[in-house]
Amino acid sequence: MRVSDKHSKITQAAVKVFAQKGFFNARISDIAKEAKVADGTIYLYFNNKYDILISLFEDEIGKIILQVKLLLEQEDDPCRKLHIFAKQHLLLLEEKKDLAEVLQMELRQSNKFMKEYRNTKFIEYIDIISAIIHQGQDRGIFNRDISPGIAKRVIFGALDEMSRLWILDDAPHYTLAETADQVCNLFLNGLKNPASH
Amino acid sequence: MRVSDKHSKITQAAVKVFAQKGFFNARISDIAKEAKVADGTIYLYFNNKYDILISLFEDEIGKIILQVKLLLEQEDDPCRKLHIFAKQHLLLLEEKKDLAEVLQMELRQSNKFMKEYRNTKFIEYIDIISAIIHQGQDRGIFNRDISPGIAKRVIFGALDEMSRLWILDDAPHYTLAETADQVCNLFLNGLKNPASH
DNA sequence: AGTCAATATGAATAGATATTCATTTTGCTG
DNA sequence: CAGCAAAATGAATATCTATTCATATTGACT
Repeated sequence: MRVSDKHSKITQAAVKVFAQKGFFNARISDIAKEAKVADGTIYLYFNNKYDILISLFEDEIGKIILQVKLLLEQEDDPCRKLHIFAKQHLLLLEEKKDLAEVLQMELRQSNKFMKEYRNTKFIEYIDIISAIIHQGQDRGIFNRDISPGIAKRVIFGALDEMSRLWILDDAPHYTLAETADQVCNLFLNGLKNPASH
Repeated sequence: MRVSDKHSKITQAAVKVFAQKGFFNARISDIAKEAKVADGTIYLYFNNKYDILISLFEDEIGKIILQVKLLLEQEDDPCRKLHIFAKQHLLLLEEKKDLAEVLQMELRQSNKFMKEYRNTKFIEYIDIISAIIHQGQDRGIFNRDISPGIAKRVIFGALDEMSRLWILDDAPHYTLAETADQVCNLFLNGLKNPASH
């Protein structure tokens, strides 16, 4: 068996177990059992429990960044780019619910430990949003009064909260596509009624 | 000493300790020490460690809801109401940073255990936002295409993410007032440049 | 001052579990 | 097939900590 096989087998098992029980309640032996591996084997591939979480995060978010950037390259219009980003972000819930749950949890759960470790992968991810906004402003399509640094957080926060709703709610009231459209519409056009001006 | 004194002494200590170490890494003995109380005393006021977290959450968010609702009563315009809500939400960071940290953390960290316990206090809090949006739509000021149920989540998520940035970042780049203005402006007017139509 | 119930104490318990490491298994090479 | 290094095992270790409960303190009332 290739080395990487076991590494990724453990990672996949960890995603499943962390999603099910949360990081602190997940036991190493749970992950080992799920990965069909001895407890000790995990320590041949990871330094400790935190290390599983961190490398899981970096590996998986790295893949997502690559995929989203590839999709965005094929589109020119900033509005449609924003749509693509939102849809892709929410799509993760349908395609990889466990992973979505872990990534979301981790971002908060470990606030304390996130303070120490500079989370460059996460920053790279949300910087995709600010790049879109910058581009829109350069072209005169987006309002220049808006700070891309704040807007990227605002948009990410909004999408993340919608994800949380889906994760907690067993029977979501809205479809994924509907949600992405609503969120984008809100950010692009705002709450105000255009007819009222 | 009045009974309620000790209860709130423990709650205050728990806020401090949870903010400092996170829920899972906080020891009961840490909270007891901080509250200047014996370990066992805590169990006279709370059933277990989770119970401290839950009642802390309900008590404190209850107070915040009262305060915000009171402020909103004195304002009529939905746009300005939204401003007030945003500013008050962010103000929590300046006034009670530890509490803000715990409330935020708890909402995610305990995703797993939140699934069981219907968090009515939290729902009551974000329903303040949807009420504002409804009012705006009834008056024809806000776009009727926007779902208040989605928008309340989007707006809360955005504010919450801005809070997270402040908590993690030791030297925030934006002032609190500036942040509230930017977030509201984004939600009210949208990203699109009005001049480009 | 004495009685009693309510409060508070903190040492002891009971259980959990991350990590280590002596041993075994695997699979490659000559 | 023998020899060997790398990989894998899982029982044992070492520590940690939520919760309990027998005991002590407090303070209200007579």
